[in-house]
Amino acid sequence: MPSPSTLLAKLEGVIDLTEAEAEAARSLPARRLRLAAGETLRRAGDKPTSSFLIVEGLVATAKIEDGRRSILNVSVPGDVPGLSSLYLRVLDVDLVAIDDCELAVYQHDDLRPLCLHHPRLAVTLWSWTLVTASIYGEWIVNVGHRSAPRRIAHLFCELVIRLEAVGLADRSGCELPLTQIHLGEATGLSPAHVNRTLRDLRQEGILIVSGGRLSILDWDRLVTLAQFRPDYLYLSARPPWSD
Amino acid sequence: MPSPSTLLAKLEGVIDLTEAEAEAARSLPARRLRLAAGETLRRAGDKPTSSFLIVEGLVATAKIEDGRRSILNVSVPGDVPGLSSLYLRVLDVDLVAIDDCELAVYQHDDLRPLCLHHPRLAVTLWSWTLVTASIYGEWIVNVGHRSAPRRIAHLFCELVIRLEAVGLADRSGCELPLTQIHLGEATGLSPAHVNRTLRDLRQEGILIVSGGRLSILDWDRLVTLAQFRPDYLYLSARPPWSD
DNA sequence: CGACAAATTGAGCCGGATCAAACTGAGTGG
DNA sequence: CCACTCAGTTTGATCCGGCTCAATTTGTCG
Repeated sequence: MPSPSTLLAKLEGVIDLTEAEAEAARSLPARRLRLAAGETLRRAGDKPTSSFLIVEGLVATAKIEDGRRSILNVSVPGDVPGLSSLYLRVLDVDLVAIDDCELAVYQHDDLRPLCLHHPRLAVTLWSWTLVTASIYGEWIVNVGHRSAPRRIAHLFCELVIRLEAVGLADRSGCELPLTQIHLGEATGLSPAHVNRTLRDLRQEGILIVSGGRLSILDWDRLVTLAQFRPDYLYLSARPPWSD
Repeated sequence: MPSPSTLLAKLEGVIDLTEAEAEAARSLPARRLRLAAGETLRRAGDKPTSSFLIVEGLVATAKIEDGRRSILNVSVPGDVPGLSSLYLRVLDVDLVAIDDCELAVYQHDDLRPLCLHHPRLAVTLWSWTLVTASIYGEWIVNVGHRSAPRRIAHLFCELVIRLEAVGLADRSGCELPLTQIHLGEATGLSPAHVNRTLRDLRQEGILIVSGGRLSILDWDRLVTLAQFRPDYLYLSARPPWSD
């Protein structure tokens, strides 16, 4: 399944739209936006008037504190990071382009009527934010209760599975624009220790990170090391409708 | 503001209900449920058919892995932990009563029609799940990137502010049914180190935890130590309506 | 070629984990 | 009313995973 490049396509991938719903989603004005690696799209404290679907590239959700940055999530094509600002006016995180990105931007003034008039669509967007919360939950465990090698392994498993779901990875690896700094911010490890951990994983013959690419040599051992269970990603999430 | 004991009361506290909405919320069948401390209400993997509002007591949202438990959130009266299961069929966390609890239980088969017919109510419930996600985000930072004393201090600040919002705490402290084991699971610290950290905080004259009570001796220093900023709790959260 | 960000490696240190033991205190049952 | 139990707390001793800081190397791009 390739990554959807519009909200309409993403919605269609999850539920069967009625004609009215499809029409409403189709007539949503979308703007395209490109950004360069490292650009900050949203800053904590902002009151965004739009949200965006990632068409291409990765976006980090992060918090900064005493100049130290924590990455809370890495959003992949098809994701809508910062959707929370649709109903929580002020955003409390930064959104940063990890590499060059292309986005499809939707005005909240268009999305909110959509949600009010089409409850099934509202519930679908809602469920996306629930999946994000579930991922946050797993990251609390990852960052707070696991050893360095397991943290890194788990992060890689998650990324590969999420990217695979939109056709951007397979069990042999994926493009990985994250630097070791990023990996440190996402796992709560120092860059130096990330480096040593990657070296160990390489020497173990589990994976190689090099030249902006993650090459997985032994997926099974990676999963075992991470003790990775993808349930929390709700990749088959279809909201249950009871009318 | 006392803690709401029904969904209706909680909704009224956040938005002005239309007559139709109030009537719909009023006619929601609710069941009361009491549980003893330590009881598990929901287990990861469950497919709950109901959600509940906490009337009294604390509930931990937790994950277990190799017998090691991580607490992801501590829900207080007025909260609706596990609401995610309304639209994410299978729950991926445990819900555990920390002390004796009283709950108001609502069937999903009643809540889902409510959401479909009353979009403003749907959006309000949605926003509650968004606040939960925001709290998760802050916990990723807490547990992954902060020193032991700051973790504990931050957790206490959060609990006191959230409990204060429902009339169960003030700046001088609150009832605290959490054991040092719980505190360890919530902060990613070993029970032994929690104990030492609490001793340090006591010797510093910042707070005393004893006899199931948190006594705060110096709120300002506690906030400074934690570098606590309550924005992420969205205590004044009122969804923006654009019809 | 020079500049600059990222990756790599080493040395030394320290915060917090682990393990074990002793201590408290709130039931519980005789 | 006491003895017993058991969960939770407290403390000590020791260890180690990961941090810090600094230096060096690599890779990339203008």
